[in-house]
Amino acid sequence: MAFKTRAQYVADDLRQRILGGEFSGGTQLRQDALAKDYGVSRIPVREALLTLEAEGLVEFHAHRGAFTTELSVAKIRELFDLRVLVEGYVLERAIPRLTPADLAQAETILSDYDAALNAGHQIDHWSDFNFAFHRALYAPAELPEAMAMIAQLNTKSDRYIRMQLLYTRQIEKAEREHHALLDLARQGDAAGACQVLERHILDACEGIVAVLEHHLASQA
Amino acid sequence: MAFKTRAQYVADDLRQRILGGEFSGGTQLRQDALAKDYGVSRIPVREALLTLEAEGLVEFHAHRGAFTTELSVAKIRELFDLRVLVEGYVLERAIPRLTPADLAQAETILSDYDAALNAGHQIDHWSDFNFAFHRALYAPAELPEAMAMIAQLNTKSDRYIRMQLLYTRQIEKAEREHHALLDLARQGDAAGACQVLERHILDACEGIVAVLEHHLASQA
DNA sequence: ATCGGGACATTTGTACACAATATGCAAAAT
DNA sequence: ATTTTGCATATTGTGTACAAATGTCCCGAT
Repeated sequence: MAFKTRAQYVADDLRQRILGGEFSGGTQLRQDALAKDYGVSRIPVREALLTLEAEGLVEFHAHRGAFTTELSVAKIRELFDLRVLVEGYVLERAIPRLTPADLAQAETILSDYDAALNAGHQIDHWSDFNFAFHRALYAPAELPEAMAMIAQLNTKSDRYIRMQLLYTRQIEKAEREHHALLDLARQGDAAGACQVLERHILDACEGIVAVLEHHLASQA
Repeated sequence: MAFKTRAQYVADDLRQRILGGEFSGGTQLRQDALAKDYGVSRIPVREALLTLEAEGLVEFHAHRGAFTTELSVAKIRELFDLRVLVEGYVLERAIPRLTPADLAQAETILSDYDAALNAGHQIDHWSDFNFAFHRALYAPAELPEAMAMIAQLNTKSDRYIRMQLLYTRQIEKAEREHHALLDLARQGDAAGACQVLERHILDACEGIVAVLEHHLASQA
């Protein structure tokens, strides 16, 4: 795993740029420009774009190139509903199998980020922390395929989560919910934890939709 | 959509070959050999392999190449459990929105395949028919992201479904279940349909696991 | 004025050639 | 004898160059 091909490097960096909001939905990504940007040939760029296509961040049209995907409000709702469904399924199975070590790890991730929050604004890495925390809770279920699906759903919705965080200061709220989630997990209350998780995800969704609709309204 | 690049063509054909069982799990797919096979250069082959990697059919290791993935019994169970979860979710939402036209289309697909079954052994296209039928039932839910996930889960488990069909004559059973499913859908009985669907998927899973374990036992 | 058709330019898709890396074997050192 | 180091070879990864396809612009016809 130590070695990274140029294609992987470009894919990783480009993913960050897309998720960071550098390109608005529907932007064409010219292979030549990206190649010059990264100082590589177009081939690793193409391969990176293909990877991102599979992740749902860009779309290829034969002989017309790659475009960043545009998510509608309906699709965002759909993505978050699916997250509720799958993450709830996994969490329910993970909680009875949580060991003290698992809980300690989740605790550590959470307090580390609390500390980072107080130090400064780390929006860039919030997604990673968020996913790391959720992963720590889900891992004991030992459902790798489901985890892969969850990762995919998260990647697809990440761009919009960032947008929401930028406009509304909801990180603190999310952190409070994380603590509540951890407490319920510690008590082994699967039903309660799933309920909090559902609310956690759906609230984030509504926040994003609100921001997005406000944004669209102001553009029109 | 009319035009197909060579990369897409190779991806489609190679997917069929993998799903058809031509390569056992863990086989290395040499780019050079495939390129000569298809009469193209290695680049579209690489791109095809990247696509298949995203679909979970092969795995890339840097500088070592692509290998077909190997699914464990645990992963197969996980995949089918996820199918129950997601397909049930979609079906429940689709049934109240089913129009007579939707039902007619599903009916047509089903009777077309019944006819094909009587004519000869069409195992090659069973997956397509199967997916087409399920898609017809799910489509009215208008959940494209969920449909994409379902397609992905189906692709991953297809190889093993074929194996099961080859060893056990379960197509007829599946067809009977399809008819039952369609009847319940026609009556608007969402709960009943979901129950039949769950049984439909889990029975297939158990059949595959039985075949696989028998297979593994005879190898050892 | 509008619509249709054809040449041009831009961009993607692919072949070919080379560079970089992993693996296996052999030989040497401990 | 075991381990390690270096080399040979095969295979992947990438740069360069060319072919194919798409969209655009201009021109002429209706």
